[in-house]
Amino acid sequence: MATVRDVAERAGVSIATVSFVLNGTKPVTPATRDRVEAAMAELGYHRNVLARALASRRTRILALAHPTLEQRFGSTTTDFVTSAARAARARGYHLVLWPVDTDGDEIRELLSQGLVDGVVLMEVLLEDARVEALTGSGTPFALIGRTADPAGLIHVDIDFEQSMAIALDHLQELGHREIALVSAGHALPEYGPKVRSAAAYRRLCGERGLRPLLLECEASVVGGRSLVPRLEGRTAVVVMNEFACFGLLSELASRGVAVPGDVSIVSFTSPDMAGIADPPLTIMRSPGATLGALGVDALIDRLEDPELMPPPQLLPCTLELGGSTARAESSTPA
Amino acid sequence: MATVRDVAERAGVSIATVSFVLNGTKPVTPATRDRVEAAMAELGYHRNVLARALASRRTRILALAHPTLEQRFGSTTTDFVTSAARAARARGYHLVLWPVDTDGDEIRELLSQGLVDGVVLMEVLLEDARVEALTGSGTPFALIGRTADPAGLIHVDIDFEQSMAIALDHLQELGHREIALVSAGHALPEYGPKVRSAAAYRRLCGERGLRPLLLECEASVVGGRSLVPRLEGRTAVVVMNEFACFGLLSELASRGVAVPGDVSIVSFTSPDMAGIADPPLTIMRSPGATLGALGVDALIDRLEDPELMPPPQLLPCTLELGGSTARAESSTPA
DNA sequence: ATGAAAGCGCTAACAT
DNA sequence: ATGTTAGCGCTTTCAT
Repeated sequence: MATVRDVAERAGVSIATVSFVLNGTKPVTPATRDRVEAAMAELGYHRNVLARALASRRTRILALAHPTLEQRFGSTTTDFVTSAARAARARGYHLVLWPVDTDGDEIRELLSQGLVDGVVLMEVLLEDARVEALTGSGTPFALIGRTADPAGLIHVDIDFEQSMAIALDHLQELGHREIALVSAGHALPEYGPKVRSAAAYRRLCGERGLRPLLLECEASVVGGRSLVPRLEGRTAVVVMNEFACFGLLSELASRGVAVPGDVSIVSFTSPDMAGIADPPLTIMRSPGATLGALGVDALIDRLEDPELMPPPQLLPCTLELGGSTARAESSTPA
Repeated sequence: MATVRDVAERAGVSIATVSFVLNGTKPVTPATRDRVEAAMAELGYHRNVLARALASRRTRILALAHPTLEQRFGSTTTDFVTSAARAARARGYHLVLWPVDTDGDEIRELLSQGLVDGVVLMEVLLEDARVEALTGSGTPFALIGRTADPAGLIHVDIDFEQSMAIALDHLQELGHREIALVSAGHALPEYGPKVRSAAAYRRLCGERGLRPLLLECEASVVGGRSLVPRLEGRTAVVVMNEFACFGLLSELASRGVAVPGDVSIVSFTSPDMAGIADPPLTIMRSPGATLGALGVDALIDRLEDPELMPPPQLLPCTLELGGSTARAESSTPA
């Protein structure tokens, strides 16, 4: 591997000059710049990122901290991770994977190694020990999700208010006025998406004169089945529990309740899941890939200008029409 | 951040001695070792992995190279990645994400930065330009999957021979003798899992006196539906196309063909998918998490002893019984 | 068993 | 505009 020394020698300049053209740190005569660049090309020179990191005291490595016990998010998670890594690369950074427990200990341990300049934290909880560990460390970080009070923290998240409004808009435009919300009876008592969606749902129902009905069930097919007797004649259901959705669907079918004829369903899930349901689901699709890139970009912006406080970015899920929603006129609800 | 210098000073020894206790590189008197360790504890010392990497010429960072365009593997991929990262951590390594194109250019580019000691390559193709890039680079690597001729390459993969045998065993024990295999009509013409499974299926059919029927279809619900007219009276189907499986199921249902009453189905897919099918599927479950850890361990073994050539590890999928397979006696096939 | 000192390959003052 | 040089924090000979 060629080093700056080799390049400098071949170009007949000092290693400092090589460094200047490499980083654009100081002005260099076009003529010598050319000589240096030619030398680099001839030698196949690539700078050693490690040495650079040590000398510049910036590693240009970011960590992607995520829970060990994966919520089974499927393709959304994959999209998110890939786009985060690509976004980092586009700005000259690398992304290391840090599976970490929810207490902040592993985070602290890993931070102390000095490998990373910043951390992207996934699956943020309303109260989150990892966030405290990060705050205490002084290492810049970006949250994917939000704590209960995210003021002053760099974060990007789904806009649950707006997402819920879009889902309700769609159903109301179809004439539905009796709309239930189903969420997961989470092991995590205070799961942000659930809490925020429920709050948005309640508020919107209030504003729009709708009667709220909020149901919870286990995140499984069996859980979904158990919902049917509790639907109280609703003609539409918004489901934030992708596995339960299949149980709901199958139980409705077996009771002769037609979807979307009698009951309309909007599910917060991925297109993959939507496609294998019968009927194919109308979904609210998570902006996973976009969030990954935005989170990384916000963090790097901050890293490169510590004065900066990148504003929170809240993106709604997008409505993708499937075959599980229809006009309410003829509904004969469950 | 405390440095070796600080520790050495506090312990009243030289920095070399600190390094010796840190790495166990040379014998140190219990007494001085204690003093050094006390000093480290008091100062909250953690060694800087970057400086260590630069000095030792080993970064202890591994890359996980994976295709940008994710095959939508869902939870299997997530498990794989998480377990690979954990395995690396357990041995004092970090894992960086490298989304790369299938030509080897990005790989070469990234390798030249000198950030990583080795690469774990996912989604290996039978002919794979990335493998050539790696071979040419001299950087040690491990394959998850196999090229057409993987001799001499460190690799771990699913044992498709054995997996297929297990699936057929199960169906034959239930009395089935007319068993079809469904695979994906892949964009990639030479996708290892498909080719190897098909070969195993043909060979096993030959050995066991079964008539092979190999069908392909698009990886979608629509693709799955198109299979039914082509089943030629088979009483059992092995499906290696997880999305098509749902189309198959629904088309059979709408034609009044009962699963598992008339046709049994074994699907190579994840438990998540199995759970939302109706009936819940009997599956062959991929050993994703195990492969992730094995791949990383094999690579690190090699890194730490270049003499070593870790043997290939081929693991079968595991049969998990669901409700989509039953005895053949009363079958009235499609 | 311990220490002194020379780098690892680069960046970034500080000179010129 | 370019060069000199002192580190970044650690590992690792080579002495003692």
